[in-house]
Amino acid sequence: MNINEIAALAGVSRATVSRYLNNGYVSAEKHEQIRKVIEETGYQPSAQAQMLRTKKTGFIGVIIPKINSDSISRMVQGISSVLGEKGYQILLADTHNDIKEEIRYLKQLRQNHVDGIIMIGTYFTKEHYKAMKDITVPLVVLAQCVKDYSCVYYDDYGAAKELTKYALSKGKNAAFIGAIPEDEAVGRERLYGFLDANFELDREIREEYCTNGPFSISNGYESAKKLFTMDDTIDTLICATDKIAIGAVRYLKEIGKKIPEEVQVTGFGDSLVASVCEPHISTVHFYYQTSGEEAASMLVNMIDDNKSVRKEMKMGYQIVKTESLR
Amino acid sequence: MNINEIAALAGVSRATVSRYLNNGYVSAEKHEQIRKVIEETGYQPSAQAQMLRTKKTGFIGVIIPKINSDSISRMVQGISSVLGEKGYQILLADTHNDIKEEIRYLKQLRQNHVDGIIMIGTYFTKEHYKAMKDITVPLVVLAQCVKDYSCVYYDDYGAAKELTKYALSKGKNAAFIGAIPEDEAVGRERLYGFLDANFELDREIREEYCTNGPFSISNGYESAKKLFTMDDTIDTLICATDKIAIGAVRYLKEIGKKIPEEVQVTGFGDSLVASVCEPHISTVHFYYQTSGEEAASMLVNMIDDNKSVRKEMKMGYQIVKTESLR
DNA sequence: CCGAAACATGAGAACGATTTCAAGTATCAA
DNA sequence: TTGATACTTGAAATCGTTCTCATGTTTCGG
Repeated sequence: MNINEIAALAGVSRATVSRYLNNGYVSAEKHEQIRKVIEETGYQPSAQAQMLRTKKTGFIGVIIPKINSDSISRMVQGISSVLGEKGYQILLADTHNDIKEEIRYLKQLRQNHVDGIIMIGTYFTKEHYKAMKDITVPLVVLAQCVKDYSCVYYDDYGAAKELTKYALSKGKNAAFIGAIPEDEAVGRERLYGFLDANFELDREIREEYCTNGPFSISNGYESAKKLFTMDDTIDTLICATDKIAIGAVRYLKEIGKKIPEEVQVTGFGDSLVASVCEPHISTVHFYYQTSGEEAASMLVNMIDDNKSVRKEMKMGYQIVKTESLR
Repeated sequence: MNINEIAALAGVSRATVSRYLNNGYVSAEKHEQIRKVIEETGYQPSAQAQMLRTKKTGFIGVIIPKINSDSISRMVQGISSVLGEKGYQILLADTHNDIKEEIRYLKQLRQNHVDGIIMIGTYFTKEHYKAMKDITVPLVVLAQCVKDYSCVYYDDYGAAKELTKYALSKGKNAAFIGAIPEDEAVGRERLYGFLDANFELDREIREEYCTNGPFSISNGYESAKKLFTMDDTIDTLICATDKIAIGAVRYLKEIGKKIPEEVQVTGFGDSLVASVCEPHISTVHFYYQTSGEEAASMLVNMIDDNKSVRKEMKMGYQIVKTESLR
């Protein structure tokens, strides 16, 4: 079933059918004829032919490190809800945490002629910038602040600083369990926020009080062990993620430290586990879903306006104070 | 940059360039000329034109109720890993738990000429079957067993039965907190497994000992409250999901019931929260990621073979016994 | 050295839409 | 009546590939 057959059945030219489909001039009489034929045949125009002709695919490429993550799946949910509304489809590119895949997908999406790209970034190499340069469609980076590109990101630095300062209003001796330092947002900004909070309150932090490792419970456990073996008087533990905090809590319970009386513990992300853990872990709520929505709206605007003035949006946060803080 | 320009620059016909791209006959000499021109220009063939011509898009439509869910995102992760390997891209269709959207997407994907569809189902209406009938590409249903279509699903019934029987080897008076009954797998199969376990052990279960509600912590809390207000001697609580179990545990702690001494509690899904909750909640591990991989492989085989013999794959499970069981 | 098989090439017709252009028909004010 | 304006229509070009043919060229066994 193609447009020619429909045209023949309705006794008009295919141009008229095309106009019918795209609200151009078409008389009431022919309109009705065409409508009837289309209804009877269940005709649906070929999306491929339309794409070839119009250079619009209606696809948005979404590049993510992995979908099986609480924060990322929430961002994607937000992206999906806005894009669905605007009539776009998501072409999902999951890199499985492989940087090279990220670049490969950038190239592949270019070939597939997506109308725009949202990239949930972790860290950016020179190769990334090179690949991004070649992109001809609008691009929005989510969850990371990147020079030269529009982006929506979180105030990791501010949140870490505020949280640390709050904790230090009660605590005296703080340590930080961090994530991989290559990750700009989670790895570095949170650490810097922690350090600056200490600095502004005139607390000295020695290098060995800041560890780092993967985003895992066991990293939290092992790092806490290392820290407390080194210095038993630590009374405030700022962890870069909730999972890490869970691991730390597990270790602290094991050695009989009371939370929060002896040690305060905090995480980041406001995940379900933080509120299920005992004691409930104080954490920072980031508006993941909302940020996904914002990134999607931003992208759609860039596509529509066609004048791509760079925008930068820093999302707020909410500190969630629960049992693990004094 | 199109194939004609490349052909002109390389001094050959566009057919030869096309053959170069699709490994047909082409002499070493011309091969080299074309290679050079393509390298210099950075030419990439238009995916749209290829799709129009070949009727292959390389896209697989994946219809899901929502991405922001532990089990579903794991399935998608599995799907993504296999499809990525096989050179397919995922066209994600998130229905946001709206049945009508599911049908709309089925129709839309048909228009977009995806090469195949994976649908993560919850429950199927007549309209679903009607829409599915019209699908001309291979379709695999994941997480639900459906007549007439290939599917990969979980042994919810068997798991619920085994788990319940195990719990009843210690417990005497069991109750069930279920999910929405329209959901075939989670809502019904788990309930039936629970009921049959009781039946086979000659335990009578009255209707009011089986509640149902949404997949939420608060459902667990409220349902537990209702059940224990009605009968304080319940000593075994089988919950249809981990989240529900968390809510139930929360209520039981509140009224001072000891777990597992006075009440055993179990969940389903082996989510992170189950292992973080205190006490650790006994649960059932389903191979979500693996099942996603299986569904994807199955689909790819159907696409390649082109003979679509229906297959049905029931995935195994693993009961995770922890502190919440005696 | 001949005929068949294998290799190599380009012309041109698809694929199924949109869009430009030119031309034709009402409508209507002057 | 005329000319301008707004509608309405279809022919034909176009988007960028692939693929079928038809036509040549090698290669090679007999």
